[in-house]
Amino acid sequence: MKKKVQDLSTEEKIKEAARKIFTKKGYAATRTRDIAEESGINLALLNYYFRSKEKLFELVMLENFGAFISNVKELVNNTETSLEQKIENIVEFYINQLLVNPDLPLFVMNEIRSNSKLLKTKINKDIFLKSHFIQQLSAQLKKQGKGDVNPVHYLMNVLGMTIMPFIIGPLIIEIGMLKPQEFEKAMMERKKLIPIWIKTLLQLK
Amino acid sequence: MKKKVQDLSTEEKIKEAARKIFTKKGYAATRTRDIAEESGINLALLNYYFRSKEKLFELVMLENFGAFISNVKELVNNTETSLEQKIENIVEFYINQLLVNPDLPLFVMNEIRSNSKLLKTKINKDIFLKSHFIQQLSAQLKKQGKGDVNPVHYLMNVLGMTIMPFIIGPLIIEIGMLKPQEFEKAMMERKKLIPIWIKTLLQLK
DNA sequence: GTCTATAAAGTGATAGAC
DNA sequence: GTCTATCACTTTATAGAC
Repeated sequence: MKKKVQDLSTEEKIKEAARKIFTKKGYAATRTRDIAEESGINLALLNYYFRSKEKLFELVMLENFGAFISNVKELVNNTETSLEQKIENIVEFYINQLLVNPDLPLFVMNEIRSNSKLLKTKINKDIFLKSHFIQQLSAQLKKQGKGDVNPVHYLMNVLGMTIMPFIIGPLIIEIGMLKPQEFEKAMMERKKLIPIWIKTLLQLK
Repeated sequence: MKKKVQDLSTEEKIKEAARKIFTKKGYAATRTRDIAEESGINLALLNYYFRSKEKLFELVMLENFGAFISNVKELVNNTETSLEQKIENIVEFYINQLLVNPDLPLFVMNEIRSNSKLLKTKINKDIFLKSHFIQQLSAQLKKQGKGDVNPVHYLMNVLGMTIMPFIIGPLIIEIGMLKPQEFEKAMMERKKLIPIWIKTLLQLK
């Protein structure tokens, strides 16, 4: 099932280049010529292998979107882990992903806006709303005497604290607020800090 | 200085339409023909008034970006307000802005990535780093015995908690996690909740 | 499978009539 | 100022040779 490692096939080379450029620049701003050049192949081969720019994009899109929510499904529905552990796992998973691929959030959010049909098949409210994670959150809020607060607020808090720094990262670095190394260091710190903060808000431990 | 209200001038109509479409779709995905149609005028007039698509975009971009950080400068540098009050003011200002113009964050973040020169003139690290807000944050962290924690973390937290829900808003609504009215209600709630959460983390009051 | 050449369509911009 | 028609160029996609 696995391709040989030594050299990527032409098909793979194109897909890899497409992933890189689409993710960075978005659909409209990417030219098929850019992809051909980046992958070192001929423009005609793109259409030979993938029929059209749009088909190629959909492929990349699905893979990117998958990467963005993939393992999270399992993390939030693992009935073996405590609420504390889930928070730690989710934060660590996302930050690790985003350190490698910081352009992902903006790409996903952008293409969701212009392409909302496709995600309906990939994600639905049950993934999060009926997840073990939300159940645990609700229980904890009730225990705190905050049964009237929608647990979705805390999901937003975790995602906001975790993902937002990567979205504004280029700005933070560009204006010199943090140097690239300092930014990365701060993100590593946040793996530990965010769970502590969220636990504080939930009066856990 | 102010234009008559009754009917917008052709120039204003074009700018209004451009703002709307550029903000929603980004630069590359926007066609000058879309703008012309949206504003109900002729394509040639766009170039007559604004010379080129790019000039028109820069105008819109500057205004949008201005709206995004404008008053924040004053809020974070007001030496008359306490740390608590600043947090409340910043959160309320952003949420009010974003309820009216939810596409703004994604637009700004996108165009920053492809156009980073322009923002250097509009924003610099001193606005935030040397702000009264950061000074107050540092002082409070020191008081907490957390003088080693970079106050920028808390800036990220406020922005993440405040802005992120609007970025993932379309997704939240699309998958049915919240209905549009529920989402708006949740955002109103967050005006009160976020300051409370941040104060808790800072052991304020 | 891979290339060159070119068709076909799209898009920003302008000339020129009114 | 506003319009129609059209140019000039870019970009996606394909035909056809190798």
